[in-house]
Formats: sequence, structure tokens, C-alpha cells
Amino acid sequence: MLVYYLRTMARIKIEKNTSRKEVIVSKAASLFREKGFKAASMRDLAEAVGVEAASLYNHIKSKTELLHELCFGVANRFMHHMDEVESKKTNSIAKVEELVRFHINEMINHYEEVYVSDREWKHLSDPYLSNFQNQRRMYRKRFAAIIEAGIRNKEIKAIDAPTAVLIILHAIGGIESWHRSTQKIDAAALTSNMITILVGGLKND
Amino acid sequence: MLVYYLRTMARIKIEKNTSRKEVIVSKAASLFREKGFKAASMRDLAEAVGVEAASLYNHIKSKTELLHELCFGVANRFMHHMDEVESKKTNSIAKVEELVRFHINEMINHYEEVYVSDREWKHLSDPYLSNFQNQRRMYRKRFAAIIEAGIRNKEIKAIDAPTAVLIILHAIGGIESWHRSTQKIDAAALTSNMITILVGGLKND
DNA sequence: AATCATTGCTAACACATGTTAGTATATTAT
DNA sequence: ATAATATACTAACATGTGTTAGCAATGATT
Repeated sequence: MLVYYLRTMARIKIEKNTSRKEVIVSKAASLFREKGFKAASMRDLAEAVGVEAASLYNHIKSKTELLHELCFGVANRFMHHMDEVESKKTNSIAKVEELVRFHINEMINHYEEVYVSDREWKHLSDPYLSNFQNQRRMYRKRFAAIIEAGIRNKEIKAIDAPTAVLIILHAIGGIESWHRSTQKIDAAALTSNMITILVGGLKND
Repeated sequence: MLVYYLRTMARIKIEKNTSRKEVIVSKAASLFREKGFKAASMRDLAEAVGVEAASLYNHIKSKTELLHELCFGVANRFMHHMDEVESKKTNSIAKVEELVRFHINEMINHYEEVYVSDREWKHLSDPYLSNFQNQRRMYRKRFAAIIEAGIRNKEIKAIDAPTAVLIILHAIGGIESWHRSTQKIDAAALTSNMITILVGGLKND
């Protein structure tokens, strides 16, 4: 018996106000997070999107472009938030706490992108690579400056500010483990625990 | 004019009491750290060692074996140290501080291996992968148990112990940034700063 | 219904990868 | 010196990679 299958061509499904490119970038985020940028192949990505590998190139320029989009998307959000925080008239501890809260929220709500931006930026190529590294350095400098101001007016313990920044940023990166954990406490509890330990450890009392 | 070069065959240079395999594993550590496991090729490694790619296989079984050696080498050191700490009769804060100190020392003195083991273990393949993940889980559980004991006898603030472990371990991972930093404070100062913030943030006072 | 722009498909490319076979050259032991 | 072992080399393999060319199907516009 002969059976004819009427196959219709695959199509990337989109919702209102999202381009097909955005769908691809988003799937790329979770794939890069899972396997790492180098280990994730365009054929893997194509399968996740539900299409053949070559078809992706109707929407994107290259694999690296996907990494650009992810890294700079995240970097921009953090930079804008830093602008906001700096312009506020609150004390240093409050500023630090707000920065920490923002980081935690980003890590909880935009897990994949933030994680990828954090771990895989090394694979950017050079006009972008230096740019990204600069942004990172700047962000940390500004963060450290806030802590230093707090040390000067005795709000914060006399510690090495760059070290504190380093600790805080990496500690938050640990939410990765929480995210994958089976028995996770709820997000609010996690946040308040982290604030207690991280900000509490800075306070001069 | 005709010039004859008398080339002698390359050879992996070794020092007293180190096998050629150890040299390879060590070079692999810094290469994997720099580029990531997937992005580092056996030809890259061969060049770093000063030999042709195929020659490496006189000493090792496969690329993955290099990752095994690195990951389990590190994991074993941490596990043994945990055994030691648990068997001591000191209070909880002292135990936590000793664990933290050990981590920092390992990160400072065996930077490349620890870093690789931490970031690249995902690329292990399966009998080894599960084994490694189990060891990791166990280590964290035991660390959390020590903190929980400290909470029960009021040495330590009433926080979520797994979260605290997560923060501590990842914060120490931040030494990576310090390591690459141009203007680094000295190791002792770094250690004392980290202890102040991390252990200080736990103490009940 | 006809036209045009999107978006998909198949096939293929050039290249890099981990690894093996077979052989030559060092080093060590007899 | 000779034999045996360890270590290196060249050449090649099979496979996986990102990407392009050319064409077919679909959707939107007129």
C-alpha cells in the first residue's frame, strides 16, 4: 500500500510583537547555557527551533552574532541600572542593596541570558570582545566606588572595595545552582537570605 | 648555497619525579582554563607542550581523560580536606573558616586546575559525569551540615544553610578575576578580606 | 489572480577536529 | 655493541562544524 504524506513546510512560530530572530536568540540562550557556546552546534539550535540549520541564516548573520545579542543585551540592562542607582540620593548601603537586588532579579528572571553572558563572553571576537570587557571593568569600578564612599562615611566596614565587588558579583552567580536545584526555597526567601549575608557582611555595626 | 639542518627530534622536557603525562595534564589545565575545554584543540595542546598532536597519544588515552584527571584530582583534594575538618573538635565558625581558607588557598595555588574543574566538568562523559556530580552534591551537603550545626547552637545567624554554602563557594570562585587583575592586592590581604566579609556575614553577634 | 518578499529546504563546501596506523629515532638495559 | 623499550614523526581517516548557493513553498499586497 502506498501512502502519501502531505507535509507542510516547517515554520518558526512567533507570538505578537516578537520577531523570528528573537525566538532564535532566546533558544540560543538556553542551548548555550546548557552545553556552552562552543559545544552547541547550529544544527542543535535548528532542531530546538524546529527548522533546518541553513534556514536560521535567513534571520541571523552568524553564530557569533547570537552571542553578541545576548552579551550586550545583558550588559546594557546592567549599565542602565547602574546609571539609575548612581543618580539616587540614598546612602551607600541602600545603593549596594539595590544593586544586589537587581542582580538577583535578573538572575532569577533572565537566567539563561545572564548566565551565558557571564560565562561565554570569552568567545566573542575582537571589536566586540574588548568593548564587552571594558563595560565589565567600568561596571565594577562604579560598583567599587559606591562601596568606597560608604567606607569613607563609616557606613561600611574598612575592607578592600574591589574584593567586595568581586565577592558579591560571583556570589550572585551562584543562583545558577539554586536554579537547577530540585528542592529550591522560594525566590523571595532566597533574595532575603542573600541580602542578609552579603549586605550584612559589609555593614559597620 | 645548500644548508643542511641537523634537526633533533622534539622531546617533552621533564623534571625529577614528574612523568611526561603530568606535564601534558598541567599544560592542558592552563589551556582549558584559557579557551575552555571544547575550544582548546589537541593541536593547541601539542604546540604548548612542544610536540606534534599525535605524539600526545603515547602518554594519554584521550582528550577527555585529561579532563578526568583534572576534575577528580581537585575533587579528591577537597573531599579529603572535608574529612579532616569534620573530624576536628572545634566550633562551627572555626570549621567554616578553615573550609573557606582551604578553598582560597587552592584557588590561589592551583588556580588553573581548580578553575577548570569548576567550569568545565559539564563536558565529562557519563560514568564520570554522574560520579563527579555526586561528589559535588555530597561536599555541599556536608558543608551545609556544618553551618546548620552552627545555627542550632547560636554561633551562626538563622539563615538558609544551602544558600550560604552556595554564596561562599561561588564568591571564592571570584578569585579568578583577582588572579587575572593587573593591580592585585597581595594574597594574604585578599584572604583576610574574604574571610571578613564571608565569615563575618554569618556570625551571630 | 498575479506579483513580490519571506522563509523554508536540500545539497554541498571548506575546514577543523580527535584519533589511529605505521614508521623512524632516541634512550635504557643487557 | 646490541637488543628492547619509549617516544616522536608523517600521513591519513572519519566525522562534525559554520556557512553558502540555488531553488521551492508560503504569506502578504495589489
